[in-house]
Amino acid sequence: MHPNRSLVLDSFGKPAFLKPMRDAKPDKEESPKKVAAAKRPDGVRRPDAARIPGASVHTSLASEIGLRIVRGDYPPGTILPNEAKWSETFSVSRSAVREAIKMLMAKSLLASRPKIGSWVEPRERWNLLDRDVLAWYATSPDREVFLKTVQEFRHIIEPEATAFAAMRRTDEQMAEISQACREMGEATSLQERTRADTRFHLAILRASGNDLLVPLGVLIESAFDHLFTYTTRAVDDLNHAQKLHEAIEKNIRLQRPDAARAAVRKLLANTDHVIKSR
Amino acid sequence: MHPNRSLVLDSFGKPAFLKPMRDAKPDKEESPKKVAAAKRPDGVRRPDAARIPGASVHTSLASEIGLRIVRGDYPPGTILPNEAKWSETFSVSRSAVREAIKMLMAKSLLASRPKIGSWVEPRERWNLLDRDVLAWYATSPDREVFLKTVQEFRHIIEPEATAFAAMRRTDEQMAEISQACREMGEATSLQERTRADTRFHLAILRASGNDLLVPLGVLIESAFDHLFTYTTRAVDDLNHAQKLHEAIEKNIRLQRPDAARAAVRKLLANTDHVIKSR
DNA sequence: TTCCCGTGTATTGTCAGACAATATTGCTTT
DNA sequence: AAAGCAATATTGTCTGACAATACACGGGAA
Repeated sequence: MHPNRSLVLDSFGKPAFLKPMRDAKPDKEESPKKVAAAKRPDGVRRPDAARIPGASVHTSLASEIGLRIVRGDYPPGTILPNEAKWSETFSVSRSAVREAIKMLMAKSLLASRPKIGSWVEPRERWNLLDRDVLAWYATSPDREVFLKTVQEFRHIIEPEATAFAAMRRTDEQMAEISQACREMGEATSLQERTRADTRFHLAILRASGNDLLVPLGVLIESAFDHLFTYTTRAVDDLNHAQKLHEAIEKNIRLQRPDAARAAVRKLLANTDHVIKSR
Repeated sequence: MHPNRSLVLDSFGKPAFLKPMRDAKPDKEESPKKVAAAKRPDGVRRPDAARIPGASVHTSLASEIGLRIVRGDYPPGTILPNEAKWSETFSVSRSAVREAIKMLMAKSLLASRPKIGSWVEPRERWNLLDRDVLAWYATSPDREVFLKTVQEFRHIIEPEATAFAAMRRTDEQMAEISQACREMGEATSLQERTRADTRFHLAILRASGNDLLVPLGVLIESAFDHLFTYTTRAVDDLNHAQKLHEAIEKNIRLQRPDAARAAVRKLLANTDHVIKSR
């Protein structure tokens, strides 16, 4: 396999291959004309043919560049290589590059001006709560720190959200919550269970009656994704967790905000423990 | 002034004019060829000349389309007019349309596939905590509801964030907080004061030591923006608020999480009161 | 009939090349 | 030395073309 190949995989869907011709850090140009395509033995696919169906070029590019930025390859304030450069580096058209960059601008990772170029925005402007940015962010530092940060955030959000849900849920929303809780118990695989678990917590956020809480669901999804991937759990641990979930469900159903909040705190404490004893 | 002119003004910066040739709701096509440019009296600017320097075409377009989506013109699941259509409607190139759409896709307002078109994503996927989306969202329902939602969110976030800040702030971060607090007191105009106020709260979020809390600053900015615009405040009210801020500053400085949290709750209660007695 | 399969077609995806707008940089002129 | 002016590099915008895709429809076969 080609040494310089980099794999990108995130919420956009299918994995996407994208291979820089040569690694493009802050590099001074030295090309006299352009790398002359040179020898390409039959059977070896051309660089630009290295795309996988299911992910468009601009999307893959956005992932690649976005990941590099979040990872710290180009610190805030840095001027990125210009569009023509990216275009050449990845053997894609300038339009594709521009669309990728526009996506990153929409996430406030970048900004640009004519004659200047595109530069990395200061970190505090980054939209870290964006699905993709969060995914990139999750890969860069060690997972421990990331999980701890997310979990701390859950401690802030979920108890209150659940209390609101207990006060304002509709019957329909309650049905969703109850069903997810039931399906958690009946799940036969850990993956199935995790999915129901996620649905459970997202349903609570929706039932909270505050529109602004809903987008925070991406955090929960991300947390569970990591939890599912990097921890193993014993059977009686799962049983215990199930009981904690049922307590939450019950208190929302009976419309007891304080009890619901307390129940969530218990569940989170349990999750903390699972993480700690990883 | 042209009747169909729509004004777009949001975080992108300068206001941008963009005038659809004709209002483009779900419209059945009837054009035999294309509107033939027809009579355009001298002195009347052409439609595509209606741009204001400082806002690019794709950015303005993104604002216009994004606003329409959030406002509910195209409910979730709706297939949008295709790129060629937008291009014609606004007299811009297809590239510009595509870049605008890519930005909205990056905010999860849209998704698209070849042969299908672009459709509006379900509301719960929208990145409401994005600066621009929030700005669009703030315009659509009545402001009362919006302010109430944001304020409720602040009640969830800020007390805890401040408690963390009291525990983990660095001296440098403390200096920022203190300075903002001081400048609030010394401000001579309400606008100046509001800006310092905003800086104060943002500095606390940054000092909380949890990266994920920082992006929530956009909410505070948005809240203050609306508070500043739609409420008036008496002098002794401001004095009282200043004291509340100073209490927060002091408790963070003395590293008393619980007291800091309580102080923030007091301030928020005060703000609630200002809003209610609007 | 009913089901399967290919073929048509509308739409986004991608590419290439050109020119415009813009703000920095350095040079020239006073 | 200072101020204005020109050269220049980069994004912004437009045009036109073709590729990839997946739905819709019609035709053929069981």
